[in-house]
Amino acid sequence: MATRRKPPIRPARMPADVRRADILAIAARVFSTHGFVGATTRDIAREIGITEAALYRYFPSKEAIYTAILDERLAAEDFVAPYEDAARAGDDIAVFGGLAHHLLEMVERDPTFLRLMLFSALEGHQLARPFQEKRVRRLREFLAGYIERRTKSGAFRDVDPALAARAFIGMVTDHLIVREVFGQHAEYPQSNAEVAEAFVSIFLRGMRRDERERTGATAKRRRAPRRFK
Amino acid sequence: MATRRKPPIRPARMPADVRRADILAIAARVFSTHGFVGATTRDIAREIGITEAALYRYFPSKEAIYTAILDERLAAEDFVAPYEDAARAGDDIAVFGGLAHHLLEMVERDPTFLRLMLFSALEGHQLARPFQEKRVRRLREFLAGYIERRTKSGAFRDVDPALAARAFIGMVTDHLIVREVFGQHAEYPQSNAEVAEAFVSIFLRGMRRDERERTGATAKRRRAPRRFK
DNA sequence: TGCCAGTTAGTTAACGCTCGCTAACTTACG
DNA sequence: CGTAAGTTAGCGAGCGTTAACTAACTGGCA
Repeated sequence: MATRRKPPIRPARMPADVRRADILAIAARVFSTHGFVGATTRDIAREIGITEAALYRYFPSKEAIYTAILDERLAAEDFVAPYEDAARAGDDIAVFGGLAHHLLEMVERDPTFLRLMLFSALEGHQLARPFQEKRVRRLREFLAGYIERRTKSGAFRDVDPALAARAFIGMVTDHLIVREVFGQHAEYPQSNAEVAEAFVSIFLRGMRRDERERTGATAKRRRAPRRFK
Repeated sequence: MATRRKPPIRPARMPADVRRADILAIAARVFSTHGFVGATTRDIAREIGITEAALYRYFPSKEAIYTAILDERLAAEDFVAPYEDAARAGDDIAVFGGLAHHLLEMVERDPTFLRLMLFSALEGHQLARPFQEKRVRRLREFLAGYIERRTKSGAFRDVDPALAARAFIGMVTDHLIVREVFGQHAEYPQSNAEVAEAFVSIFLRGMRRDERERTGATAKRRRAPRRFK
């Protein structure tokens, strides 16, 4: 059900910087719903309420609009930073719960970016790469580093930190994908806080060494994995 | 680096059923790499080594090829069934480890279907819906049902079964998406068995009620969730 | 067995349409 | 009035699709 905003006979004349931001916002929405190839410059222009030719006064090509959108989002501030204090303090719940809840809220408020990233990656657009490098890797390394420290200090069991980080991020992002991309919003009536709490409780209990174990050797080897058929 | 299979002067004449299967297999690959809109009938025909017109002798439209692919894959046998015995026996490791390992292996062997599903969902193709209804829901309800029974029997803690199932499936599918769609294969050198073992160990330890708790009230209420900022 | 008609798996060539993009012109505003 | 924000009109290319044609295979009959 697209809101087919019919353009007025003559659109409002807007200062360039305002119009530019306008274009980026609306184009992001169109790209995120149809992908780069699926979105047409005619669509974008119509949604904005101007002609295609006007679009090309602001950006030299369709590709340039796309790049500008991703660059803009990439430049957004680092969302991991707020949790570094909690990480130093070893506050597991604040770190994992805070990040999970933040991600859930952020994407629910604006699923555009999640969809843009998935589309980019699937379409093999090289623009998904910098994001992957900068943001996803940052999150994973932050969590993996934290998990490794907590393991060394004896609080967590000896599980591959990269896989453990992946496991936690996976719970959250997959839930987001199912909700926002596959549109199964109705299937999960729980609040973001409830979802975050459930994931965190499973993960932390799964990672924490309990008291009895903690009295044993810190570098205790995990038992050999069972073979799966 | 697409293997640009140059067509011979005259392609091999093939019986219709063989050619049809050939078309479906190759078209699936093309659709899964470029999406429905991104894949062109010229591309598909060239990859097969015939002309577009020949394509249209087998299928009335591009859409029909796409539907045929998805129908075919939907008709594949139920991959949850093999784990119902283990579920009845309450063998947690066989259920979760087996399913995780199976999914990891299956998608690694042929990532086509995962990509097709993601593309379909993103592009808003109604063909993603039946799959979602039949396969994904099946897996989730199987696991949620199992978790609920294990909770009632006192083996698992009292966590929302739908969310717990989502958490486990999420670890696995997100790992698959990162590996196969974002192409971070190199980042995760672990074998599928190791990955499955890590996820299962975190999840099961996170869900299981330990002995001390088990002596207490079975229907013990979980403590109030902490608020996340 | 050898030929040949019917069927079937393919081709060539082009259609109408939409795509990204542009040149040339027009109007609102400080 | 000059400039900046817009328009109209249309280009060449590539899209899905089709009509009309052609060559390879197959079974039946002399």
